[in-house]
Amino acid sequence: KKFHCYHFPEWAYKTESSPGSRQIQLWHFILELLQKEEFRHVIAWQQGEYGEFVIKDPDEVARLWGRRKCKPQMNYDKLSRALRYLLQQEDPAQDQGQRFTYKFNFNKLVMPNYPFINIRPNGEPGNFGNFGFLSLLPKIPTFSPQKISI
DNA sequence: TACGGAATGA
DNA sequence: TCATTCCGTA
Repeated sequence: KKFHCYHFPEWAYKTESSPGSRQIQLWHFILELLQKEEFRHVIAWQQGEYGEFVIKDPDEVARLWGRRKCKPQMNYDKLSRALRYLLQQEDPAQDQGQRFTYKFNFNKLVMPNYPFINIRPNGEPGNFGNFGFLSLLPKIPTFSPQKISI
């Protein structure tokens, strides 16, 4: 059985603030999915709260994440553990919301990686409240799937 | 099923 | 550091 996954070159996600890992980071991957219409049935922004999104198809998100990281054994149990670490990291006191609903402050995540993007507080028109920064993020290159035996 | 500690990896 | 893996607990 072949496991199809994507391999990305190191430079694709090279950032200043992550000296150890040069791999794609989970928050970036989540953002990528959220930006694309085709994944609207898998993961989508929640109306209202800033930075809040729902995972509608946990298994599919895990599958896509595993494919991207070349981790055939990835599942939602492991993915959600990583998400919980992210939530703790930015707001330890955050209420665990509804099932499959997460709220990230993407400003805080984007800022250290892309300091050239001007950031203002939430709620003001024409700023991050509308996720205008998404168009400023580096475009993620696409590659042909790499076939890996398992 | 979801949470989170602990060990380990790259 | 940021996940990944495993697993005990509720």
